Amino acid sequence: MSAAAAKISLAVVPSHCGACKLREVCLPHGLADRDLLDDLSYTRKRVHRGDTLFHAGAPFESIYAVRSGFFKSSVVLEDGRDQVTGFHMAGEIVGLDGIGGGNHTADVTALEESEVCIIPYARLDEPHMQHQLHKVMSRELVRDQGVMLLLGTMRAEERVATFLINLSQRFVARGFSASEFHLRMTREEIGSYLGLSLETVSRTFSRFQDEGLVAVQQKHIRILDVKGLKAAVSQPNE
Amino acid sequence: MSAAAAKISLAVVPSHCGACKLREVCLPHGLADRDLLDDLSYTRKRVHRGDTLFHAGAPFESIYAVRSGFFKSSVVLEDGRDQVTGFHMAGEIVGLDGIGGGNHTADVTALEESEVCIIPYARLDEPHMQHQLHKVMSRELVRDQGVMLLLGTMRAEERVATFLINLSQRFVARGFSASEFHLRMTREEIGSYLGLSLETVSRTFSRFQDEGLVAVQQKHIRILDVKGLKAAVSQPNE
DNA sequence: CGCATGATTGAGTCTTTTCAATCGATGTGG
DNA sequence: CCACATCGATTGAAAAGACTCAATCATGCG
Repeated sequence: MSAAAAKISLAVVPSHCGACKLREVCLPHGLADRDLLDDLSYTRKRVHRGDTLFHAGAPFESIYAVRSGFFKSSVVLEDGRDQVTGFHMAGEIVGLDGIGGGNHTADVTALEESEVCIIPYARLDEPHMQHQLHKVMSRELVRDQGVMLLLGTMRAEERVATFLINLSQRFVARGFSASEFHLRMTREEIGSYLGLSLETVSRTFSRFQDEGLVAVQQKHIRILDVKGLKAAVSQPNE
Repeated sequence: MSAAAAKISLAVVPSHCGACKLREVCLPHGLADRDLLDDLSYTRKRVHRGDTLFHAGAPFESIYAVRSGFFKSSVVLEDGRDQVTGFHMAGEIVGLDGIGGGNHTADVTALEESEVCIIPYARLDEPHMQHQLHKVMSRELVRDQGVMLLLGTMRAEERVATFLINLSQRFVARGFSASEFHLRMTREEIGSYLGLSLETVSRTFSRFQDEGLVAVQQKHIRILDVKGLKAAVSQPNE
């Protein structure tokens, strides 16, 4: 992927925050510093696989910091079409969409056993939280720009390669392997997020495998050739 | 367009704010109330057609409220591909992308003679501004969701119809005609924004014209059948 | 008035989707 | 513990949609 696009869409969380304490979970995002945020000050909530943290339309009361696990957010049209608008892992913040209108606009669903910290909106009024919250929201806006770029300008191979590189970077930032990981989401969810059919996602994985870029076994991914994968992003037709 | 999608992507600015005073320009967006924001407290800046308000990479110093005119924001990859990520008219806020990283991530360019109010970031620290700023940013996140939905799930006709309906609603909210307006941007810019080639945009306009939904004459648009246009959004293949 | 930019339209190509069949893994109940 | 049911993934073939290339047509500006 080109540097410009990487700068935009592949935001890297700069420090470890896996199954660590909340302060560490939240710090990499600048949500708060140690003085403001500690383990005891927020209610935690377990979310089981398949359960939603909140639905679109639900009244907005708080934002959530993912402590552990994996979420997707999605918006649904009543004609049945829906789109996954993001995947969220430990240390990331969800629920910001609700601030503007007083209601959430997306569903957020756990893709595996997960735990979040509930951060009541009221708490965000505290002066020192403000700047951090702005940064989190702004970063989200930048991330969205990257997704728009992906959806608007990239072909299937580029989208899938970008997706894998992005996931890899987020995993490594949390202390996991950059080259080997489990996808928590289905092909259909990936396709929805990338604006592709699930078949196209599957075919693209297979093609990458044939080319020796990755080893794919169902949900288990091993990146064999990062360079090649990155090249696939900027080289539409190889 | 379906109601759900409309709720997401077609945010309506609730009151008039065309060539009006700044307080009115900003109010509909909840950026500030009358006590906090008056004509004298912000520097204005004229931006000529084709000039940029700021470039991607420029250090972030302030956000801007569009007083009059029309802007596009776009992100560029060094391989030449770029994408228009939004169009902005009077009363809307640009520059929020810079808060997170300290630099702007998109170019913002005037598509016609325009004027903005410069709102230094420091001013946003004022307590009463905070909530409003959150709302503006959150609304932007929701808008982005709508664009993602558009780019991810809609076919060409639906995208163009959605685009026209959205523009119409934004114009009418500013006291202009809902059914007749001038496009400030080229087919290429529309295409970039919608993830389509300029030819596809042009062809879709022509098809809508053949179907009696709109009258298109270069940049002049007249919507003849709003219902039909909205139907084109939810009815992929009519 | 002529040039330059933007818009339209046509023809052919390519990507991606859709429909459909098969395969594999996982988990449940007998 | 195994058979079966279910869900997800893979793969193929055909079709559709959008893109590219290219020519022509407007419009506006110098």
